[in-house]
Amino acid sequence: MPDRTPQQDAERPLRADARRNRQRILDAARDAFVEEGTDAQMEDIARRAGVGVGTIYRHFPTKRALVDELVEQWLAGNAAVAAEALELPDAWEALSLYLRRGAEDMMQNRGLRQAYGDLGKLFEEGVGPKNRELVSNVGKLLDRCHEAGVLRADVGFAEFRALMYGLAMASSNADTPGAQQIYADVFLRGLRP
Amino acid sequence: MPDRTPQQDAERPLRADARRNRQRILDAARDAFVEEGTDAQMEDIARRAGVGVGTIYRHFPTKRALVDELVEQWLAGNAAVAAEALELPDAWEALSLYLRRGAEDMMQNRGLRQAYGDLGKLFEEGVGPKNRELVSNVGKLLDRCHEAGVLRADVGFAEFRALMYGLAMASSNADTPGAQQIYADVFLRGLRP
Amino acid sequence: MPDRTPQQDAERPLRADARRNRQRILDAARDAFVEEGTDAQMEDIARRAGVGVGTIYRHFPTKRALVDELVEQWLAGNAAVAAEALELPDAWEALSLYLRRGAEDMMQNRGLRQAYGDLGKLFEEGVGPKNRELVSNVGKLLDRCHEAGVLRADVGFAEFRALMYGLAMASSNADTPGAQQIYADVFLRGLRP
Amino acid sequence: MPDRTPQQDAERPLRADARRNRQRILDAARDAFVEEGTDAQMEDIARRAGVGVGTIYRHFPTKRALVDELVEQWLAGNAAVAAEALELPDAWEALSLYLRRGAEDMMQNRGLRQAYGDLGKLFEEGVGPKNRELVSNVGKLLDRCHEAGVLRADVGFAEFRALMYGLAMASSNADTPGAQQIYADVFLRGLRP
DNA sequence: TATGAATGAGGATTCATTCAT
DNA sequence: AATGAATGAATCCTCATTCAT
Repeated sequence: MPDRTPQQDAERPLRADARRNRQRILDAARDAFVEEGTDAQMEDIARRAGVGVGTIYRHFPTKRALVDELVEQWLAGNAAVAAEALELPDAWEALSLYLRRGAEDMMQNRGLRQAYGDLGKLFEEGVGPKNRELVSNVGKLLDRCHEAGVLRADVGFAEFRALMYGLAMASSNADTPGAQQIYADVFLRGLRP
Repeated sequence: MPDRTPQQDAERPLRADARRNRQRILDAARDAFVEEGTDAQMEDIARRAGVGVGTIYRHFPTKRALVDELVEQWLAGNAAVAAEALELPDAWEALSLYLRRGAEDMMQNRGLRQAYGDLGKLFEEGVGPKNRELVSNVGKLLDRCHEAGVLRADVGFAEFRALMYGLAMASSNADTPGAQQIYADVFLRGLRP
Repeated sequence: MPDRTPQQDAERPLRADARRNRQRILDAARDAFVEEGTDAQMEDIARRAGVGVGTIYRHFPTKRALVDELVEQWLAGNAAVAAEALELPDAWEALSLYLRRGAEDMMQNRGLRQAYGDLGKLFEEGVGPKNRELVSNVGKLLDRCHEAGVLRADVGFAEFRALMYGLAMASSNADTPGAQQIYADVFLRGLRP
Repeated sequence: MPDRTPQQDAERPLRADARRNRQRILDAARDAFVEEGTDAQMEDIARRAGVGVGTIYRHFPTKRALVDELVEQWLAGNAAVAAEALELPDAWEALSLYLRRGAEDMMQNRGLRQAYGDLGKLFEEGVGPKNRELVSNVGKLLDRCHEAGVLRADVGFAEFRALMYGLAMASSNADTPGAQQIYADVFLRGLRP
């Protein structure tokens, strides 16, 4: 993730306290966006972080930049999940694991769902470096499945990510705790050739 | 839908021109929400309807009430689609038709997707009379499928509507035109027992 | 002056109350800018006008637009002064009158002086229709003087306006009341061939 | 100029590095104000000086104090110009030289023009010690001219400085390079008895 | 009854100044 | 003594809602 702090040259690392604050802001923002969605207010985020608004703006030039950064972090986490899944020997198990965990993350995050809905195409190649990693990892998961013949041939990366998004959205409307499990099953069953 | 206009006694029907205005407002609002999502502005809606803002507020006490009314109308339309589907002799064909058409409607309507995402639980019983009809019709579609053994037993009304929402959301992110078709296939395949 | 009110088509005149408010806003803004310069606050202007901030924004999309409008009005007034001066039979008397009155107006208006200083080139042709009138009128004043041989040949419109601005600025720093008169005399003497 | 640094007793001179920093800050501030006017930002000045903002505040308690100091320096320079001019044998030549050079300096300095315009009365006696020197030198220039009968009798120090300011402001709006020369000529002609 | 002008709380962002490192 | 991160009051502007015409 590139450093967006305007006062920082790419080289010089942030002072210890600044780095701490930056993280507190990101954590607070994530919480706020998870709970209140994208229109959580900067003041609220600042309050949660125990910081003045100005401090947020020292680290992120714009509310949008803050959201972007969170998305970027989520992409990084998601790529890591995919990497983890790749360790499983069975191709289908690996894809299942990734789908479940990815959808679950997104489901729990209202801001992320909104960002995804508003901006669309979050996973597009070229959005950022973390994204490239994600695309690559998920591509491998899909390829393995295709080779093993356990996945519909017409489901590529774009289709898979849209479906994962759909699963997350369905899950976010789950009433009963078991429902989520059912939704994932439905999706996975539907993905078989 | 009950008349929400405050100046109206429940009994007295609206004057002809008032009824006309009401419909123009609803049409304009639907267009606006479809295009711009939930944060379309009241002024914009008024302009589209060829009406002053004040007139909107004469018919709907609140922006939220206007959105609710559109949702209600959408539910009515959706119930009609379900009723139509019920005419098909084959249980599975009927359900498929309903799922595809319902998801498509929602997919095309940004405001509806947002409303659904923000408010959640749009289909809850008790939201309004139209909803009761919808619940009943879709219930029949599902029952027929269950009886015919062509639908997973653990998918009831709540599950089905969440999945339909998921399908709509996935479809709204479709890049290629064919993708939508694929998503519907995946869902339908997944719904088989 | 073109109508800048966004909600208005050029044709339809403002409602009586709106026109009244528009004028009150302009008056209040002029006062505020005269006293506090260009960074008078919108809230302050609204308060002076006895109006909410929103009302200002209904009439002028931007603080800058409000300032521009005031400048435009000042240009109109200035053009009128020039027109009046043109009625005098003596070429030099006419120019003198115009210089004195124009400089005096500007001198009294801190906001105008700032606008002029910040933006520069207020009198440039093409800024607005009123400006064209002004350029034309002052051009005539100067031509008459040149023909009569009572004005330095190297002082054209651009030079004259810069000098008038200089006079206004000098005058705005006058300590004694008579000083202003002296400054004008100096300028006028200097302008003779 | 008295030392304004709060940590300094009036007596103790600044350490060598502190003095160096102080000058770098002043130079940077002058550049910034010349280019961007009075609303150049403290951070920008600090950056130009290669110094942290905090360091500026160690030397100057307030942005205003920094501006004041620059004005004071400008006054010193101006006094020096006047002193130089006094060396010329001809009274009128001396005054002309001083007027031209002084106006030119001010013309080139946007911040100075603003400061002058905003604060007014920069040359008032009593503003600072440098000012006294300036008042004295310019007083001599004027006296010599009065004695030689080459200057309007009603132009004293206050009038002369206001006019010089006016000339600077006029010049700052000069389009053509030659215009400036014309303005100075006009002023000088006007100053003759 | 319809209109659209007015309202004003609210929200993002800036920047002089303070203060912990 | 220097640094630059943190602060938060201040400021412009938006938009749902109210109300005079």
